[in-house]
Amino acid sequence: MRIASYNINGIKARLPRLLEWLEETQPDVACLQEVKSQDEGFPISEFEKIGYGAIWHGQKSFNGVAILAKGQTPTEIQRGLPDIYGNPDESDEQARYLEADVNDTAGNNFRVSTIYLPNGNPQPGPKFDYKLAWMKRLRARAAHIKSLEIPAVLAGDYNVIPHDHDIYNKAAMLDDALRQPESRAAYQRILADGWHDSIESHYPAGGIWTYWDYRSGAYQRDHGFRIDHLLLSPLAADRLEKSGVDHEHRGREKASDHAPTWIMLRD
DNA sequence: ATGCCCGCTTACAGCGGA
Repeated sequence: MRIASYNINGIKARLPRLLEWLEETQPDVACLQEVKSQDEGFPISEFEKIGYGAIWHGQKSFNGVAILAKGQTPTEIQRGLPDIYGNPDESDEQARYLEADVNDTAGNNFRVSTIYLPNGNPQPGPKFDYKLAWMKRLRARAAHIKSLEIPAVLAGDYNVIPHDHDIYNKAAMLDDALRQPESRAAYQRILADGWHDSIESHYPAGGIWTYWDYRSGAYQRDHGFRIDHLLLSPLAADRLEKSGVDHEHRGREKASDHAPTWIMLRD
């Protein structure tokens, strides 16, 4: 089973590229972020035409996440991230989390979350506080899922550069929210709880990028970093076969600033 | 220190992104 995470940076602007990528790489599940569309603007019929079902959680202009699945419609489990006690967080209006069950390629249940973690810049400040608070809530939700002892993936744009070897230049972005010690520590706490960073486990030396800025020719100069992650529960990690980045899709016309990041799991 | 580029909007300039 192939599961991919892809920050598409606007579904209206990206639709031709997104459909092309789905047809070329045929992921069984695709977790999307930065849909940037209200729910009623989500182009579900375009996905159905090429054999994908979907659920989505949108808002106007910003954020927005979706889960696509080949040959099936995901069964929604959780829309929006609960508070740290597991109760709905009515104060959070940002569409950044969606969780569903899908059938894996052997017909067994598999839990999938799509995550668009807050950027947090500028830091320090209220946006950074929101990021760290959101990461606490994510950790609590992740702990709940792990307690179910099921195969599961938490896939998305985490807006966290985990290590210095996950950025093209270790001196770059020193003041950025994406690589602050607090951001990294919050990410590491989720891993320490038993979640498995797929790309890191296959490429321990780093040097794998999933994002290149549109500005300053960053892609041409390969000035990227790794912020899109697929974290696996123990039962899913046991089935991990391969992982990678569809690097070449970042270089196409009208590409997102992120590249699709994926894993392959055994049945 | 800021902008670079890009997508979004009761748009044609300003905001957010990372």
